Amino acid sequence: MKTQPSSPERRLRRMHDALFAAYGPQRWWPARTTFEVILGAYLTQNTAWKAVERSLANLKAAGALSLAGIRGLTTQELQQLIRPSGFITRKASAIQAFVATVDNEFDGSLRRLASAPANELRRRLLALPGVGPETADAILLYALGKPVPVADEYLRRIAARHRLIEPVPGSNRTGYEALVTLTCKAFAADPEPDRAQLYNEFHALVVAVGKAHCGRAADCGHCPLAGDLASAAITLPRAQLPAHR
DNA sequence: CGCCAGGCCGTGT
DNA sequence: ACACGGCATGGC
Repeated sequence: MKTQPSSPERRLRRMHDALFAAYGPQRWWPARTTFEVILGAYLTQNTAWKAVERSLANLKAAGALSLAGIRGLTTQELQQLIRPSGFITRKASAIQAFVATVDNEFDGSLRRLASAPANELRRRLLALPGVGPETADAILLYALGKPVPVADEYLRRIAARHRLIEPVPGSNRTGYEALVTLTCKAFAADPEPDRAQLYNEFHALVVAVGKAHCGRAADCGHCPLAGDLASAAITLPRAQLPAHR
């Protein structure tokens, strides 16, 4: 009997395994506190992490790496501190809106915020300015410990280039949800009870490989995903790589 | 100098 | 529903 073609979720699972073998456990998100994760989630929107680090350093030097610290800044002061990350008018007001919501609806407590159910929390985060699906999920998973997958541009490119998803949807809503669904399926059979840990590691690995090999110019030379694991079923010739943007 | 980065939003079809 | 351009800044 002939071998069946692997399902997209099974292939994604194998890609995870290859990434784990190549990079090892990531233990992500690069931040010390819950609030620092949230700030990073806002600041990294379409922005290199290097720039985010500079902004966070500015905030730290200003004593503003906390809810209280942000409360004590004017909008213009906050804009100047996060300047390295760009989109300063949008991001500054978005961060202030988040803090205002924590204050007004959660008694100024991130602990209180985290105690809300994930599905309700996701709705409320998405209702905030400057919070789309990825930022919401990053906050839910990495800041609040909720077991939700995070999809991002790197995963989109990987899934598109390896034909795990259909025609290469852009960064629209349904495209994002499709990636989340695919990720859920990929790990559905995993015995690990801690789903948050699973999704945490996976997204971290995606970013690790993404930074190294999944830029717009797609240098897939010695990417772990282009190795023997992928040689037959997964890797695409460069000429067939779907265009992005 | 030009390209691009761990998105999101408003507008037009 | 989706495509498309704007949003700001700095690294490389």
